[in-house]
Amino acid sequence: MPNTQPLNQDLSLTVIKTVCSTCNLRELCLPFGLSLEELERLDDLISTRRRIKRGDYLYRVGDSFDAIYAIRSGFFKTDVLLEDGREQVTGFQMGGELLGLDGISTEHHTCNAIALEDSEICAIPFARLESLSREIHTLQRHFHKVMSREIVRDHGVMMLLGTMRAEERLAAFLLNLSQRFTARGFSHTEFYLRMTREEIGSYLGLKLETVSRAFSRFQEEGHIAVQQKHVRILNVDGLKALLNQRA
Amino acid sequence: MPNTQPLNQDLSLTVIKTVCSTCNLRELCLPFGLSLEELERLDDLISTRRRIKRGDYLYRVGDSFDAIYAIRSGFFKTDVLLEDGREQVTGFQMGGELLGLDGISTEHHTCNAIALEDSEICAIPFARLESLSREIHTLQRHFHKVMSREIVRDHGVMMLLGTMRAEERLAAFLLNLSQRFTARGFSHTEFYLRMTREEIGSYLGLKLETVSRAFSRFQEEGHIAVQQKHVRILNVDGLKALLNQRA
DNA sequence: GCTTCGGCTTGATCCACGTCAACCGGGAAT
DNA sequence: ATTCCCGGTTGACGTGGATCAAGCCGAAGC
Repeated sequence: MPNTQPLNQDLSLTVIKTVCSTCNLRELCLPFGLSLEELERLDDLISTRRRIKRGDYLYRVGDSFDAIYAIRSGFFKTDVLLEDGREQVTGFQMGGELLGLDGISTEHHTCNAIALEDSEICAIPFARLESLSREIHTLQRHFHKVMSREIVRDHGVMMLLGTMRAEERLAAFLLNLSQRFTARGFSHTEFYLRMTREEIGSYLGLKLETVSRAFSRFQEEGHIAVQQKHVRILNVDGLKALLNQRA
Repeated sequence: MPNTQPLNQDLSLTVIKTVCSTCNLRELCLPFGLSLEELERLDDLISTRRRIKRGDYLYRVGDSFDAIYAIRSGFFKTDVLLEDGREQVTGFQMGGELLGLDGISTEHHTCNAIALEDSEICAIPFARLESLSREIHTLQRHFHKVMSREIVRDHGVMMLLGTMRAEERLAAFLLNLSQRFTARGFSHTEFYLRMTREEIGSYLGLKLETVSRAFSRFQEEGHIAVQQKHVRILNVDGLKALLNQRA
């Protein structure tokens, strides 16, 4: 497939902003581990950037698949729906993470991806990604690792849903968010939740009231300070202690 | 990497049995969609076949990863353990399915794979699979689809664990087994469970007593006939009707 | 043959979380 | 400023599945 990306021009700031090689998320995202030269070849893939407004769908169940998406900024949830309307949130995604891997299997998306705040994504045409990863060893390897990491993450969620009690689940959830915010240079003790109690509940297999009560309980016990979507972790070890203790 | 596989010899039945191109699971497994010529190149990868006795580990958490495994015959479970000993079964795998994808991410396995009956697997050295899939387009594509399918499957399990009631979970589980047995040419109405009630329970996020009661209930209602590990499905539609009905 | 043991079933009771309902508070619309 | 509405909190109560406990059955060992 020919390279359809225009060559960089000296003074174009806009071009600089649309490429992987200068993206400040490159160490978290697909470009991880690539050489400078390889990075520039990856730049050619990222033909489209798109803004997704809060509440809008990036893709829906059944949409035909032809690209995966890297989150440049913002916050998403993915979910699957049962015929009777029950929703299961399968994940929350933030900057540098990839969306759309579910679509490779059938060439149609099998879940919905919805922006929880105004967001910006890079579309990566999948056929071109495959073809480039046939040439760039490290890209191929890294892409495989990303897919595998998603599988491992899913196993963690199964563990959470299958064996943990409500407060354990919420503690695990908060610690996971904290750790991912840290990796992005944000505070690991203080953050705004982008999702509602109901969405957290759906992800954790709980009802929103149970989530709310668990938040209140954590606050009573001094582990966190919480006011609506604003969370401050006061005692990380306290939260960690809630994990891995048998019922 | 050199080809270490001996050349086929006219009369060698054992050689014929060790390659993908004549494997009767090839349409379910990695070779799916490959041409005859491509198949023969894949044959060269499968250097080792291994027998795993019932109860033995194919790999354990922490083992270093260098191959994925195709199940040639038999039945496995994969699980993850919490420090306090709680177990979550993350899946049951049968002939033609791949094991070990979890290890790609960190180059160490993150779950255990245990044979539930005497089994036989083909080890596929991962570095060589990657290198071959850089050359064979269709192999690359198919491997990506397999990984993606695993992610989609995991989403289904999350849905099950997050939103379904006990009897729905068991019905979904039985229908899933039935469908996979069908794809392998076995009866879709009658089969032996290779796993215990406790393992089913762990997979479904239930206790073994609850699983047992659900089996009994299905039997009372005429959906199935069950005696220990032997299950006969009498009314597929009855089971399907248990799904997708709100609490 | 008898015994043992692991897996399964079934009953009685308990409890974590769901359900239902009231209320609160902040942001948006008018 | 008033109203509306959505998301969140909290309380009272109900229940599905967990827990505890007893007994059953079939395979394996002696």
